Formats: sequence, structure tokens, C-alpha cells
Amino acid sequence: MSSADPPNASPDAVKRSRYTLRQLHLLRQGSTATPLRAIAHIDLDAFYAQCEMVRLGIPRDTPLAVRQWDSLIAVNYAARPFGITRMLNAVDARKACPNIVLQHVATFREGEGGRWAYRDDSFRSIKTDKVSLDPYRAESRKILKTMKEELDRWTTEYTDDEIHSLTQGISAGLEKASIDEVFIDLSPLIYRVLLQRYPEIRPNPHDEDRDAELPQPPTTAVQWDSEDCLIGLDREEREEDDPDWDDIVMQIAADIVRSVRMAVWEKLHYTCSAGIARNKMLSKLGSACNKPDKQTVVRNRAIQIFLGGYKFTQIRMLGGKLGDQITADFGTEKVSDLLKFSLDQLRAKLDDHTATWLYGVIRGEDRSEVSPRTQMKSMLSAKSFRPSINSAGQAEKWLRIFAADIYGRLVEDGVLENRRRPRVITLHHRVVQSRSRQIPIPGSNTIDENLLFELAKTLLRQVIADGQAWPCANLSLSVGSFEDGVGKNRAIEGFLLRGDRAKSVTQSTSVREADSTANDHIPPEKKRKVDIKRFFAHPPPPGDPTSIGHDSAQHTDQEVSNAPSDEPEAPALAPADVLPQYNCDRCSKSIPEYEKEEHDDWHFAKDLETQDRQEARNAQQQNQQQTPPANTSRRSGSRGRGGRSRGKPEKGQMRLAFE
DNA sequence: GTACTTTAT
DNA sequence: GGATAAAGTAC
Repeated sequence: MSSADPPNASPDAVKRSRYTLRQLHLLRQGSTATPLRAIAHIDLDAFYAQCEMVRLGIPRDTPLAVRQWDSLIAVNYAARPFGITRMLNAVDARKACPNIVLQHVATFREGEGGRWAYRDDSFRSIKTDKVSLDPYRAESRKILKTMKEELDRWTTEYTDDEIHSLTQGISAGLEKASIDEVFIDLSPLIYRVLLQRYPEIRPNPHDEDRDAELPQPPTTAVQWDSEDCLIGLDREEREEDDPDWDDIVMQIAADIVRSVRMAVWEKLHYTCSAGIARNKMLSKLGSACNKPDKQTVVRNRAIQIFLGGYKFTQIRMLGGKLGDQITADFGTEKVSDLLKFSLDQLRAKLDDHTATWLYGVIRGEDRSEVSPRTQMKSMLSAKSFRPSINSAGQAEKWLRIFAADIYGRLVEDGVLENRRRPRVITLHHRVVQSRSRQIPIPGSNTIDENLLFELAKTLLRQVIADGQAWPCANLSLSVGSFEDGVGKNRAIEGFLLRGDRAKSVTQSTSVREADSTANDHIPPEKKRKVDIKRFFAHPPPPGDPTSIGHDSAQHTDQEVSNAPSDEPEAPALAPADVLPQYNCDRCSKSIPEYEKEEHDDWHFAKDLETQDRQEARNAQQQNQQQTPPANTSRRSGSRGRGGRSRGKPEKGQMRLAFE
């Protein structure tokens, strides 16, 4: 043991953990600051290909690729041994594997309304059809739902009354990273499991030193599943060494992820691969290590070896121009080579922010958070033209289809029920360079296909008036800046929601874009029911005195603003005036006697949290920059917008009726 | 806010 | 490469 040992270290030479009580309890609120945290990245294997296999009932060992015009956009694992890859064209794929199934994506077709369909001749119909990815979006939603249900099952399973009082409102955050990938912050869930399995680490008011090292966990605690792929340990570490708490955490994470993957397979017949590690970056690298249908665990003690073997251009954010620039600046693509440069040496070539970020990231540090988000922030419908199109008439044909496409997706998203609604619509247009124009969607109008189409035409006229519009090689329409609806059913829901959930409903325009919650996909009907039930089943402790003044301006760091709020609001009606009451001397509130114990626990947990937040703030001030690098892009100069002021109709342009 | 860039699947 | 999506910068 080192000289840093506390003087009161017990003389009986009990081995201590490398982690502290504080680090362990930071798991509770999904803090990004603890080295014990566990993040999973789950990636569907050749997703579009699997969607088609499921849809068509094609067995796993049949080679299949998804076709888009003459290109392949997904290749299943049965086809890969034949040398089939994306970027082969359909003809070459057939040559390499005569038996391959080449399934074209669904398409919209001019004059057939807003309905996509799978068509035998779509690959020949590039002139009249537009790709629809809707079938894949629908499958993606189902898969997310299944994953969430399985996580919820874990959450309820590992919740006895005592744990409940310490972890209420806390569950795994799930971030939809793309149509076929999610990040899950398993820390809060694992915290529950740990409290359940190891009662000795439950928060105890008598713990006086939260920064003392924890006792080591039982040496028999970690049993890896034979299916888990473990990244080999760093040089100084040995498999025979006794496990520490991070090993336990990772093993529980692996159990959870395995069961999530199994649920997806059993319910929907999709396989996926997963990476499990301390942070998003490592879990993402991990999920790609063993495909398909495998999960890879990057333990803390394996990080250095693991990362050292990579080209840094594989790391998120370094796959593009920034990565190229760094390669040029330092004459290497290897993480192991880059490790030799000091922070100051990195600073000499890169801006401060980027240098600090890079220095940490190649050492396995990544404090980016898993933001519980499953909803789209924008929707885009696009078409590339080969050959280019040459008139407004041709363009409008496509705008009709774009409008129908987007409208259909908005309906899925709940525009009809006023759940969400986009505030801006944008038209992108490319001749050589691309240009775009956007306008607000008038809030007074009901959004329908025709409104979108009319707005799109308005934008098209502006783009045409702006400059060289033809020949046009690419056109796209998108909507974004969604706001949460305050429809009738929304108002009462907002009233019943607690804490951060309520904020996400009512403050959709806050600076940091108060985001939706992990339960967003649940239909409002169901969500409301659940919330009401919990509301009455567990009357929450009265308002949290420690949180006074925590709002608004105080929310300067991620820890605070994103910590799941377990802070209940006082019920509109006090449960009972007739029950025996207990007066809490901490918060001077009067609560029912039978809740005293839970209330005290709650104060205790709150105190821990307050300390932890302070801790996190301090840590963050020291660490300065955890955020990914700023965009180094310089303006490409003289592409001026023609000096004409906007907002006025063009000469001869009609004002739209709804403006 | 609007237009544009970068990164990613 | 085509169709998406997200986040960030510049003004």
C-alpha cells in the first residue's frame, strides 16, 4: 500500500478496494464522474438486412443484401464470406454470390400518394421513386421498446422497499444514437443490484469517511458468462487477482446487457452486438470488436492495452478532417504513438480545447453523458438526381413526395394529438455547392401534407430567386426544432409529472433544449396511468429543502442539470389531515407518521447527493474540458447571400393564406 | 434565428 | 454513395 494510506488504516492488513464509498454511490444518479460507471453500446447487426430477413422470413444462413438502386446498403453476415460488402454494386454481388437475395428498399412513387411500398421494379425506377426508410424506423422503435421493457424488468426486480426509498425515480437512461444503435447508462440500475446483493454498502448515516477506500468485494463475486468476450488485461494486471468493485459492476452490466439482447432476439428475432465499458467511447469501440451477436467487455484494467492497439481515427470524432489533421501534425495514426506526446506538445499544434480532449480520450477518458433521448430532433426527406433536374416543375413533383413522407412520419410522432410539432421547415438544394433556406412553420396552422407542400414551394421559390438553381443535383426537405405540444391532455399530464419530467414538458425552449425523457415512446395514455398510480401509491416526502435555489442559474454543470430528479413535488392535496403526523426537524415539514422512516432515508440520500454534486463541480472545474473538440472549420469565405433582405415575398410571389 | 459545416451510420 | 440524423459555428 502507498504512503497515502490514512493513518487509521486497520493494522489487520485487509486488502482495500481501489474505489471509495463516494465513487460507488455516485452510480446512483448516473454521474459521469465516477470510474465505476457502466455504459453499454448496443448495435444491431447489419440492421437493414436483418429487417428484410425478419420481414421476409428468410433463414439466418441465407445470404442477403439490401439494395438501393444499384448499390448495396446492408449485407448480412451469411453473405460476407462471399466477399460481398457495401459499395459493391448489385451486378458484382450476383457474380460473387449467385444465390444472394437482393432486396430493394421500399419506395414512394410519384402519383401514389404518401404510401411507400415494396415494389418488384423499384431498382429500375430511380426516376420516379424515392427511398423510404420507414420500415426500418418502425422496427427500430419496436426494438427500443423491447430493450426498455427489459431494463424496466430489471429495475423492478431489484427493488425492495428499502432500495426503493433510496433509488426512487432512477432508471437506466437510454440514448438512441442512430436508427440501429443505442447507448445505455447502466449505472443507476447496477447501483440497485449492488445494494440488493451487498447490504453492507447501503448508505449508512454512520459512515464518516466517504473518501476512504471500500473493502474489497468477496473474491468469489465475479463469474463471467462463457459468451462474454473479455478484452485482455493490461500488462501489470492478472486474471488471478482478486476482483474489485469495477469488475463486479462490469459483470452485472454484462448480465443486464445479455438479457436485453436475449429479449430482442426472443421477441423480435434480431441479433445485436454490444460493448460494455466505463464510458461511451470505449463501449462503442467494444461493440464493434466481436460481431455478430456477441458482447465485449472492456474492463477498467484492460483499457490501456485495448486502446493502445487502435488507430485514433477509429475514435468517435476523429474519423474525419480533425483526425486527418492530427495524423498530419503528429505523423502517426496510432494511439500508442500519440500517447508519447505531452499535453503541451498537443497544445502546440491544436487548440486548447481539442488538445485537452484528445489527451484524455486516448487515455480512455470520456465524460460525455448518455442523454436519455429516444425521439428524433429533425426529419428529413431527400433525393439525389442523376441526371440532374432542370425545372421548378420537376422539383415540385419531389416536394410533393417529401411533404407526404415527412407528414406521415409526423403523424407517427403524434402531430395529430398535438404531442409534438416542428417549428421550422428547411429546403436544401445542391447544384455544385449546397444552399439552404428555412422558414418558421406558422403555429396557427394545423400541420398537414398540404401545408408542408406549400411551405416547401415557398422555399423553392426563394432558392431559385437566390441564384443558380439548375441543374439541381440534390434536393431535400426537413423539419425540426420540435416543441412539445400543450394540447388538452398534455396540460393535465404536465401537472401530474414530477421534477425533470415536468420540466421537459413545459420548458421545451430552454437554452440547453430540455430533452425528452426515457419514456417518450410510451403512449401518453399509458404513461399517464403509470404516473398517477405511482403518485398515489407512494405519497412522496414533502418538498426537498436542500434543493432550494438549485434551479435555473445554479445549473451550471452537467451533473446537476442532468441528474435524474427524484425529488417529488408536494401533492396538490395532502394525503390526510387525520393521520398521526411527524414533524421533521430537518425540513420543518409535517408528514404522516408511517412515512417517517422513508423520509429520513430520503434526507440521507439527499445529503449524499448534495455532497456528490459539490464534488462533481469541483472535479469539473479542475478538469476543465471534457467536451468533444470544437469545430475547427473555418468559413469557406465568399459564398455570400445575395444582399437582398429576406422575409419579404419575391416579386410576383403570393403570400400564403396562412401567413 | 438562419445558413452552413462536420461527423456519423 | 445515397439517405438520414445530430451537433456545432458564424453571423
